[in-house]
Amino acid sequence: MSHASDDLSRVRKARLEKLAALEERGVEPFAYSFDVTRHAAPSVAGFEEREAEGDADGDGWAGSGRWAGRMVGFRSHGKSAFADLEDHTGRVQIYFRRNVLGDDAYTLLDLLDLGDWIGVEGTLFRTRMGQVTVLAEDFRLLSKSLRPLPLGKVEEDAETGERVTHSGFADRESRYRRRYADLAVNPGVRQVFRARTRIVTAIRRFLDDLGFVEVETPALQPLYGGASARPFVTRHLALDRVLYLRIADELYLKRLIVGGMDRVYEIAKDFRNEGIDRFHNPEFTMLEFYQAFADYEDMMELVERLLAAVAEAAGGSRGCTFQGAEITFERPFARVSFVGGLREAMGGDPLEAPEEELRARAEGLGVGDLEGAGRGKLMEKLFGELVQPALVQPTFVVDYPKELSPLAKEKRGAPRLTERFELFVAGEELANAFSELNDPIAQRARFEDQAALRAAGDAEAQMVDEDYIRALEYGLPPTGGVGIGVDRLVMLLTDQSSIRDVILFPTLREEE
RNA sequence: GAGCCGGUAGCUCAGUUGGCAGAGCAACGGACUUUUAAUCCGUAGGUCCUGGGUUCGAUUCCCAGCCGGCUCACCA
Repeated sequence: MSHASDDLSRVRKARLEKLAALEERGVEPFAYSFDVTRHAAPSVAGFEEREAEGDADGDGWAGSGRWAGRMVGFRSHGKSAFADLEDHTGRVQIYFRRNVLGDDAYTLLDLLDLGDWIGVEGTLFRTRMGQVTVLAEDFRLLSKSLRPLPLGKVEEDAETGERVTHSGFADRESRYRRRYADLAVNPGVRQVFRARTRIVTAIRRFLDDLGFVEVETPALQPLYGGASARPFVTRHLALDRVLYLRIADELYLKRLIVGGMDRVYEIAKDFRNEGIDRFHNPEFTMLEFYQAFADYEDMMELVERLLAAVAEAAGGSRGCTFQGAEITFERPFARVSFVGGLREAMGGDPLEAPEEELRARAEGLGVGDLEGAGRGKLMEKLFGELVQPALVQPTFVVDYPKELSPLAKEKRGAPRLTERFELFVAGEELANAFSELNDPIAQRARFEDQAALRAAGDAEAQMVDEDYIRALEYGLPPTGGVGIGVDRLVMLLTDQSSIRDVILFPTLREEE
């Protein structure tokens, strides 16, 4: 009886035999260290530079060194062979010659496989075909690969320099489940995650420079709040109590403002027990920052500056291309009021329209489940259908209805609205911010409204957080706060259409 | 949760109007001292996602399930 894994085990068997042969020859197939002095891409570039200066030959200083990486290509010609070595900077070709290495070392090549980590000592030169290459004077196996990597073949167009990968590793499910293999064979994937790191670093630098203090607040919380979402529930054994994984950082960060830490931010995982699709992963990264004495107008300006800085860090310009759309982050971003935008789309004032009319219009658009939706939810649905998709360039939507925003301050001169904005880019929500509600009595009333919704069956309505009210009673200064979905920001700036392509290990169903 | 599409060799894919399962790359053996998707000769490799059903016979048709992708719903 044959099994799918038998073929793989045949490959493994062949490699295990090589492992034994290596050990028989006294070669340690899993080394402890290697003294790396050169890297692939910069050493090739450096060689070309020196060559241009007429200075490349016979010079051990510029051309020699030790490279380490994964062997991703191998072309044997009998008494000589070419290999491609890939490290984190790129690829460099290695040339092995029997008369340089000696018979003993040269025959070791027979025991190498694609995917093996090797260290090479040698000198750069240019081949007859013009390729800058390391002539190997010595090499060591650093780690044997027992399982074949799904390496594609990379073809470089001589004229355009474009790289075409043949075959390769494309199956999305396999790539997400075996991200290590995905990263090992798909350089573009590594680039996306490097960009992600640059983006997060740029966020930190921007806020640090403005005097914001990075903090860590609890991921395990006795009550969850700060957003509308269903939580993950867990249990602490020694305390014998239920704890929730946070759905937002908001209420803890504002407690810190009460404590006098007047500019704070956190970049952290939030957890929401909701569906999974290309915009949602159950654990995702959220940036939240709060600034005392600021209102949402100040925060809009801050967000404009932040995004321009971050876009520049990610791609070198104050813009990006997302799924074919050119996006620019030049200040000031467009603004539209929630009610105004909706009024224009509906041809009537949504605040004055009877609830039945809102419901009828929403139903007319075929927007799913409207069970138990109040005026706020209905308006939001309508907005999402009628206005939001057109918001391609960065646009602040401002002044949301009060019932949608239990943590935002009432708008000056418009008691049915709040001082809240959301930023939309490419039709997707990227940021959410308010002038924070700092009146403990008003906050209690809003919580109680939420509790009523909860009692009526809204699983996502917020809980009354007595300790948070207590903190507000000590005094929260006027404060502006912003939340930005980091994964979506990375998607936008790296032109990835699925959140799974910007999360290293996305949540998947159990395998098998 | 719903609809559509998909799951065949390690990888990328073809194919079977129901009759012994195909290619390229990777692997294995051989030739080759400047190749680069190296080339050339040869070899081996399969629970055709799983379980039922129909049938003389199912990888193919039917049903159920699992996993994934896309769209929708949900997610302010």
